[in-house]
Amino acid sequence: MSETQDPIQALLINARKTQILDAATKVFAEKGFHRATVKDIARTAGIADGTIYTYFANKTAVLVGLLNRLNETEQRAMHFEQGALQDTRSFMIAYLRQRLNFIFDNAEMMRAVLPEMLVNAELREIYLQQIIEPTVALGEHYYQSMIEQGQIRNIDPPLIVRSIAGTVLGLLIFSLLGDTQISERRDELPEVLTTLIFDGIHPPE
Amino acid sequence: MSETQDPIQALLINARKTQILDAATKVFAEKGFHRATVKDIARTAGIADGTIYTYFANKTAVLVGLLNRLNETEQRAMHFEQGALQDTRSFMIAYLRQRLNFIFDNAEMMRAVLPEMLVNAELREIYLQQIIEPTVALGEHYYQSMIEQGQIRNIDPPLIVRSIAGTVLGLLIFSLLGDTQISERRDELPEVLTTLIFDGIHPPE
Amino acid sequence: MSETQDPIQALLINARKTQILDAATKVFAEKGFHRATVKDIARTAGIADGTIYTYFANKTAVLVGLLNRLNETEQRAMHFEQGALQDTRSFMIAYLRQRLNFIFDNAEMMRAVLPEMLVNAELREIYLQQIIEPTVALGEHYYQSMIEQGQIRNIDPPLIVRSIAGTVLGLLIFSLLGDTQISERRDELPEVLTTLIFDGIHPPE
Amino acid sequence: MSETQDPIQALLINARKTQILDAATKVFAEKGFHRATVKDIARTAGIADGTIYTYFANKTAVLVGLLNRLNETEQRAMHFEQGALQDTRSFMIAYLRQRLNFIFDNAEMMRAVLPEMLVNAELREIYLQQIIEPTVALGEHYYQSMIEQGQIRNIDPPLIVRSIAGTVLGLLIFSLLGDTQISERRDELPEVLTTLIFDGIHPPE
DNA sequence: GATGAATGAGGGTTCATTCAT
DNA sequence: GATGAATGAACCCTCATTCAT
Repeated sequence: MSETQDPIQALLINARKTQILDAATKVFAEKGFHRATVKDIARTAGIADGTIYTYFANKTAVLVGLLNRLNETEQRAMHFEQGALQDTRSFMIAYLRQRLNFIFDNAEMMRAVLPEMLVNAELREIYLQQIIEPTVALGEHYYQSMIEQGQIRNIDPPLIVRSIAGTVLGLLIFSLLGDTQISERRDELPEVLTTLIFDGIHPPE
Repeated sequence: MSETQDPIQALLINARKTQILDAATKVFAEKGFHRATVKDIARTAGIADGTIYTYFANKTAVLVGLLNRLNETEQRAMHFEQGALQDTRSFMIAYLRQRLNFIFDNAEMMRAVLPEMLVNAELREIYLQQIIEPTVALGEHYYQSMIEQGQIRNIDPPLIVRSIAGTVLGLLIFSLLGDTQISERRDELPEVLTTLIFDGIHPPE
Repeated sequence: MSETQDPIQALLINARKTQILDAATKVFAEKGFHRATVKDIARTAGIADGTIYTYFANKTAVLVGLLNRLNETEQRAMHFEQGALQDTRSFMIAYLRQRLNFIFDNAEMMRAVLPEMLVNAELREIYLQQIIEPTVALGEHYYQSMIEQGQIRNIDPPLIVRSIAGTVLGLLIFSLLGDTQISERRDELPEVLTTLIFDGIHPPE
Repeated sequence: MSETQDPIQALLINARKTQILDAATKVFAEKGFHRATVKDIARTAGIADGTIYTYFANKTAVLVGLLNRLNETEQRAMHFEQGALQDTRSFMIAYLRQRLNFIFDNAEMMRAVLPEMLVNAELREIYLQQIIEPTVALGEHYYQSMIEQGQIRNIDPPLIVRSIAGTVLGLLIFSLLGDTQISERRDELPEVLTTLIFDGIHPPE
């Protein structure tokens, strides 16, 4: 790729990258990272094998590109800060809804990315630093301020935040493993989860 | 494999299978399913490559064998039914502890197995039918009986059970992705989670 | 390339060719012919990959161009005829010095060119006809006239000339293979070789 | 390859290696190292591509194997020490004859090996340490003892020995580049060279 | 003429699987 | 049944060359 800052060039380059990432999304989701061949991606993108290497250093870089795009997409979504404007419960529902929607809308993408991430340390590092850690940090920060405002109980911010985030991730994986209930009732999840998280399952005394 | 029902034969066959699965456990945990070669497994088991094919149809079948064994191991562990003997809260703590221990003790195994499962439909089916569905069914059943006994609130058994199971799975994956908090504080998790699940995070009125 | 005989055109074309050959010299010397890519040459020349194909039919043609230029450069150097002006011994020293300097100054170039020449018949033919044969013929001619003048013994002109030329080439290759003595003592070589060639190693009777 | 010391195994392994090296000799000589494909070698050897990798780590290792075999073959040939038994001149003739025969008999092999050696540092190192340096050291040793015995003049052992060895190598390369005289008159070379080396070309006073 | 993105054949290498011993 | 050498399909990647702009 040229070093040129030519905006038209940049546009073309981005278009091609997008084209390749779109194809990769499809192919990885269908076959998984390992079983998908570079040729598969190229064919799906309607280009030659070699062309991919003009835009990505290697097959793994394509996956990283996918990860980054996932990340960027997510960045554009709602932030915790907005939570201050609503009551805590409504915010939790809205947050979980947004979160679940994002993660389930990209479920097949996650199916492609997760396996490689579990196995590939470099990829894992990227995901951990760029996505997980900021998200958890933001969550802890928000959680902490809610505690200070007396809106929620002070249980154990790090573990609670991780548990809630983990629940969302775990539900996705259940779904990816073939559980149908979860995705079928995706819309109900935010409220059920919020009830669970806020009130728990103990019976009213 | 012969059709003979000779019990000595069967014993020998089982011994070899165990030997191979032990090796596979180690190798898959170290390298992941894809990076592990049949030769790796054979060497670790102290046998020849070809011998593996006497006991397993192919490399994937070895993973299936591992999954089945994981399943059996798990079956031998504490059951929900035992829950009836304790108060609900203590049971939940005990159950989560056992569950988390099992899953975190086999974390590296899960790292090897999960990716393949997410990508391989056949494997997924096995896991879904043999492990997830029975577990969830058992959970729902127990949950239901607890509701009937007035021990817990009737929120939405299918979703709540899946959420709790999902939380455990999600925490494992967080951990596998590099989060250190979770495994470092593994011992505290059962109680924190139980508090969350039973009481929620809402402040005392 | 156009068929035009326009002298300005020709000048421009030559300038470009020179630019490319200069770049190729550098790149081939650094990486060798095979490892050097057309892109390497283009970047070093500050032009685009494709432009090279306007001036050279293919990568090998660039090497041929290099060879021709090497040849021309060499032609401009001292000639055997000049030898007539000096005494034979001094001329031999001067000739070997010039020869060794030329060949060792272009050692890395030779490292790049020789391998391809050994393997590529077309290239070999060019080198043989354009460089080796004229040089040997010139050498034989000079040698013959020295014999006639009684300056040297009549041993076997064709073989002796080839042996002397071969010695220079052989020393270069020794050096290219990693022998350090030769290039370290390059300056002493002309005299040592001349002594060897003229007087031999037999002890004085 | 097994670690077993089983002599039958070892025999089979050696047979296969020989089979592969023979094929490689042929293919490399015909096409050169780079243009020769592993598939070419395999086909010529009558085996599958992959089989080569049971016996050699990679394509370069095959070349190294060739080099080693060349080396071993050479070891079996006449040694300098034997020179003591003859007069110096006869020994030089015999030595050069043996040397030239060896190098010209394996000319096509050299054509395959040399180019890669010039370009591949690892290979070069092997050749330098295993073949060139011992040969030169032996030569210098012999030359020194001849000086001490007053059989030859003391000119500059390191450079003279290298020059003589270089001449042989240089003549080979001339020949490989297409000069026909040298190989056609191979038989005459030892004597001509010996005359040159011992007596030089200066006219009798 | 210059560009450089696109091409796609081709290469080295890996490894699951087979099968003669 | 056990062995492990042999197989060969398949993969990722490189790079000389082309050609639309």
